[in-house]
Amino acid sequence: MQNRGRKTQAAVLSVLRRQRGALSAYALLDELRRTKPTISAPTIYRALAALIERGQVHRLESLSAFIACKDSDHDHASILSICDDCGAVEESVAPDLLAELSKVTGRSGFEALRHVIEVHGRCASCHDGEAPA
Amino acid sequence: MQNRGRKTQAAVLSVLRRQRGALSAYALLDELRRTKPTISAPTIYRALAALIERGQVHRLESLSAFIACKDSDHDHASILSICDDCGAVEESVAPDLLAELSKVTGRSGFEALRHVIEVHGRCASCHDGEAPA
DNA sequence: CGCTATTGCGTTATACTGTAACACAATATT
DNA sequence: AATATTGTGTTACAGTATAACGCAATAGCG
Repeated sequence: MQNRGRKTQAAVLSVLRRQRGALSAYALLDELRRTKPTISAPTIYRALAALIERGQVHRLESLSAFIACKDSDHDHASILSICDDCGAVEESVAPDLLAELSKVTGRSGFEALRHVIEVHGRCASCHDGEAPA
Repeated sequence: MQNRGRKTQAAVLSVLRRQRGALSAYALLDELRRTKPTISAPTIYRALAALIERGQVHRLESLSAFIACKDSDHDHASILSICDDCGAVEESVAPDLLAELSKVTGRSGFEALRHVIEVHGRCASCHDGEAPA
């Protein structure tokens, strides 16, 4: 068994990669139904879970939405910047900052296992250009 | 007008304060129905929105749940540590870290407006004690 | 004081997000 | 070939959230 469903995962990833911003699970579903009309929610969610597990997809907690991971070479959590105007999502990596964060939360003996860092705001284009990119 | 509904907000806040961990909106709803059986979802969500606006309640994005803010004297975003064993939520403040975070996301010209920082892991009690607190 | 305008609360109804549980398909094992 | 095993696909449902409408409460005016 064990790589049935990889096809679904590949399809999901491909749709997400084609996207400028994040996609909700059901937007993704609609998109995938165009080529495979019978596909349904749990199929999508399972594919997403597998992709997230492998770090190929991130879930934006504050949007209930998903994006393809852009730089594949990081184990540590990403910092996700979300433009509230145009929906663009940018990924940053800053190990130092994560370490500092763990230090802060660790003051009370808390053991940090997973970091969720999402920054809302406006991207460069929307910020100084004025009109959304 | 303008302070009708404050009663609902006060009730919501009071229930949340009584809680060790976070409460989902519908758990909150069930709780409030015990004294006011007719209360319904949008009422709760509006009260929560107002309380969040004023910084008296935080929404845990990664849990779709809500907690009362413990230290009332901060404008800046909180760092929320969530124990995945016992559900306890701890609030930390670290302005320096937020500044550094804004600096990282700002490299590309991104303007940070709202920080979401949630750290999952295990609290001191669950970590070294073993059994959940 | 009563009438009407205004504002926002409460409710109904519904949309969106996510998952439990079952049936089945595909391979591995005998 | 028959059966065990593992995980996919589907159906059906549970949990989260909000749009939109009607009503209550007050404010302003005659």
